[in-house]
Amino acid sequence: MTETAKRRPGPRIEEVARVAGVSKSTVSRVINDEQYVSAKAREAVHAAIAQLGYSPNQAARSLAGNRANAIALVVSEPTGRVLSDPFFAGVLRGIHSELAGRHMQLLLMMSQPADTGDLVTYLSSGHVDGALLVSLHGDDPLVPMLAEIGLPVVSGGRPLGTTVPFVDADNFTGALEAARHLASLGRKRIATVAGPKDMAVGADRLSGFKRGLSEARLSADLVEHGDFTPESGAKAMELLLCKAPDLDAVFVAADIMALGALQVLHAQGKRVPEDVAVVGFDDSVFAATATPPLTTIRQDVEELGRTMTWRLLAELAGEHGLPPSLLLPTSLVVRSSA
Amino acid sequence: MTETAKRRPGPRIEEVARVAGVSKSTVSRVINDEQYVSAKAREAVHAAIAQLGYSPNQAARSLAGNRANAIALVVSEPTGRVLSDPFFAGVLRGIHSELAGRHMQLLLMMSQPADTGDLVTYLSSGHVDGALLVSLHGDDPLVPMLAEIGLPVVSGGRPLGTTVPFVDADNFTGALEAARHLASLGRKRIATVAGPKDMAVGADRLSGFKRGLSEARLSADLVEHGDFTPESGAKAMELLLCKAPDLDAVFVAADIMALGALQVLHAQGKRVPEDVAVVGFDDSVFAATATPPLTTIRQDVEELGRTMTWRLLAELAGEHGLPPSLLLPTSLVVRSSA
DNA sequence: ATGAAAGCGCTAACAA
DNA sequence: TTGTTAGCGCTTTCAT
Repeated sequence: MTETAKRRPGPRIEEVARVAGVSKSTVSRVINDEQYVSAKAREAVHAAIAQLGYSPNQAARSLAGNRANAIALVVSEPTGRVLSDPFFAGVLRGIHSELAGRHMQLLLMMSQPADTGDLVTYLSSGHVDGALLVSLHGDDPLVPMLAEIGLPVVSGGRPLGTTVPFVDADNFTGALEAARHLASLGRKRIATVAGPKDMAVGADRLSGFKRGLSEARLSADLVEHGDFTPESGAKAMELLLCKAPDLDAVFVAADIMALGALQVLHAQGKRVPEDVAVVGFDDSVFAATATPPLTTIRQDVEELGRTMTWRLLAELAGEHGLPPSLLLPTSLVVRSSA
Repeated sequence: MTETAKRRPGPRIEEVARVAGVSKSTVSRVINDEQYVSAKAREAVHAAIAQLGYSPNQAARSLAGNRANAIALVVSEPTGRVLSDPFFAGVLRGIHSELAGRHMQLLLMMSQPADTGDLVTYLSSGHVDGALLVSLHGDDPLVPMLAEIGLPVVSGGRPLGTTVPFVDADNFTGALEAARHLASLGRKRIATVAGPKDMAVGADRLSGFKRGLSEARLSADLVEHGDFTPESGAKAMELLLCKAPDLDAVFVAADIMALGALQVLHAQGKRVPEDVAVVGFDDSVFAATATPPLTTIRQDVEELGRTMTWRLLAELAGEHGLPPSLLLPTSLVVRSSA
């Protein structure tokens, strides 16, 4: 570093106070929406703020208030895979819309297993008021460590084997519906490309699927796991076709994996849905433009992001009696593939 | 708010100083990698930091240092569309890897046209030291406003009609190669699904494409624009087929749009590549598992993210003679679709 | 090469 | 309802 960047920001709170004809405290009260401020004073302060183009210094607020005014979005995925997923994009939009208008910044952090310790140190040092967790895997040491330091946390997606508050889609019921739909079509040899074994989303969708098949008195032995990438969906589909060339339906536990599965089906000359019916999960942006358009289970990921954020902020605000976990509904969307 | 969240973080700099047997100043110097610290003192401080699990309070650092120690990633896209794009995911990974180990946080901000003013006020108030811009559209008022307040900025992707520093893939050359490849296959009626008209990436890829066709003495009149969504790719493909049922090749200016285009081609009974050859752009995660696997132009988006970040940090560090803009190479990846 | 002291701009008691 | 007074934890002169 040859020289360090410095910025000389605009007006301070003191100038706002002067222009408004009140004290710094009053300005602070207005900024923080506190009570005990006369309408007149409030108005004057707002006018002064607008006139001067004032924006409070977050660093000073955090320091004095012993509050970071920021939350972290922790993406715990070694490969950053989830970032490419429309799921993540939707969640991000939801988080953002819930944060809009509040004086809260969103810090993006990616957690590699190697530096989980650093991350925890950072998060425990008051830089953020809470954290949103996404794409948690079963064995992630992050959750217990965060629990230990007492940082308020909400997970997007049920975490395996831990008890932090979470918001999730009703994956079980969604997968159940998928299986029922395929069974109702008269399919008898129904396979599934399941999600990762070490994630609840994988386990839950698989459970729902199995339940649906057992309802229909069908065997649920055709199971291959993928990791929410198109490649893994393709590989799993190849394996399934190899083991059961006669399969007539497949539930792929994520649209993004269904893309790969569809490719393999085409490559092997299977017609969709005539020979093999396919149901996905998510109703992501790829479902409608898949070849053929994908029948899938819809979940509202933006709502998921909003709900996670609401839950975390409510906890930060000291609200009591908050539900430890929330399940969002899913629904079947029928297109051409099944 | 019934109650406000507060956190009582770990050790302060003072305790580190005590344990290390030096003054706060010395600890500060070590933290900031300054000169004039004896090896002995440095060592003692590092030991103390490790022993106490100390992490400096960013708010205090920013306040005292008149520096935010943070940069913003501004996604200027009304719909948040770009978030779902593997392009964005890659850029994010690149940014993150370049930031790793530096004491810099990444703030994620989404800019809606409606609140550009608020955003600019925020950015100009010293909350961040600089900004990375992504997915800039031609008419975005953000860029001139940012230029005016003098915030260091680097754009990912060439901005239209403004002169901020940027890093971009060599879109022109990439598209040129795509066109040449299709021409070299003997295709005569070559169409293109171009990117948005109001983005340089759209214009540049279209220019390269046209140049390639003119080299081959072919007409480049079959042009439809999309907006980097699969749906738009499908719609553009339909239009092209309607206008020119005899087309035998198409260059789709983004893999993510090619997904939609491929669906339409299949639906209309066109075999790929026998009847219509398809070349995409990006070599995103979808290219290899498209139906059929997509021949495409590869760009290294992670490198793009790293380079943008490097460029911004170098400027913040006061380095001189930095290139105003940088172009990253692209390359043709041949798969089955062309 | 190191330490002492003075703030950075704000919020949070407390007093009025 | 409002103003006054201390800090929040760090960086940064300025001495030494």
